[in-house]
Amino acid sequence: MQTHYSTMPSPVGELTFTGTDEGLTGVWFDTDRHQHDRAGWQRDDALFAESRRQLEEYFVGTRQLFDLKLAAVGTPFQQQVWAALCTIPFGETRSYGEQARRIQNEKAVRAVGLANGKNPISIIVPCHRVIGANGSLTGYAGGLERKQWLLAHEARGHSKGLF
Amino acid sequence: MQTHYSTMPSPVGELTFTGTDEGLTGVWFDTDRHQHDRAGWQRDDALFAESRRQLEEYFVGTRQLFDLKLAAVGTPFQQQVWAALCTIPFGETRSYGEQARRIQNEKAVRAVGLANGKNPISIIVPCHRVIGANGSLTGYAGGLERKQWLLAHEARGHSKGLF
DNA sequence: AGACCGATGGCCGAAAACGGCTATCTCAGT
DNA sequence: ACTGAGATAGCCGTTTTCGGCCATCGGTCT
Repeated sequence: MQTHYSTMPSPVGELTFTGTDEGLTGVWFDTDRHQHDRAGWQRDDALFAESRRQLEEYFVGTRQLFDLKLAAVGTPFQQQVWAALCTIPFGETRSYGEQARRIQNEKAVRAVGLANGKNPISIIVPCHRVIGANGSLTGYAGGLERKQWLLAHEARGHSKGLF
Repeated sequence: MQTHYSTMPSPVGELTFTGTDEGLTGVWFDTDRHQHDRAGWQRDDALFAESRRQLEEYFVGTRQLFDLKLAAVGTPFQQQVWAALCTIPFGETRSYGEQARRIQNEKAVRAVGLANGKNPISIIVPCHRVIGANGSLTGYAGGLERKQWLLAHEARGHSKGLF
């Protein structure tokens, strides 16, 4: 299946979209560990126009929910974990343990962390909202500063609702 | 073990008794820092009738010694300190240093203060009779006014013997 | 099949901080 | 000199905090 891609600037650095006919398969940071060879990819900005629009709104602060056709590829377990991620509301956080319980697999805490780190669709699938039980950030594929930044951004946007 | 409780009014505010089959485990002021969730407690006024009677006599001024089965729970050190408290006669005071010497642990002055503050059986185990070496009241779990009041009350009752 | 690895978390022991203190010292004021 | 009000530093059991240690469970690689 043909893989398309596009890019956009953002407060946390340039973002790269990837997708197929099935839907959005990834949103990557430029420093991302997962390195792809774009050989065989085909640039198509129009295809990702809607994704880009929603993300821009997110960064401006006018959007808290995404409505896009997602098509991340992963094992059944990972799909479960990523689905659970999408239930964490904007501006809130969960611990890895809570997420494990969420998928009825209380003891799979570390496995959840692992699957979390494999989440291909950054920001939109909010893996940054999961932190250690003691409140520490613990880790983030895109770097802890980005995780920090995103959480602060959502906290800001969250309190904005009080006006 | 089942915890029972009861309450009574007094000149220094409502008092709450707690106890088990072993004996009286506590006499608390309503403003007490140590907050308990009474969940699981069982009210039993009859059980504390004798405690209440003796305290009422104390407040009236006709009783200077208590004769009750006590069962405070605490570390060995705390037990020592509390036992030492019970040797201070009605109407008298001691300094923290004196109490430390009393338990053969001259230098444990501050620890004595700490254990003193943990005394669960207010009034009956007279932690209010311990004051600073310079005569200052220093502290009291139930509030300094209460300590003040109790000492004044005992001074009154004491001088009464002179008539 | 089996070994190994993590974006964890709960437990336990060690270490540091904390008081309902007090004796001592310093430094001003008489 | 004498006094009294802060500052200082030991003292010691408890409490809190912190750092390791390890069980646990999918995924991935051999």
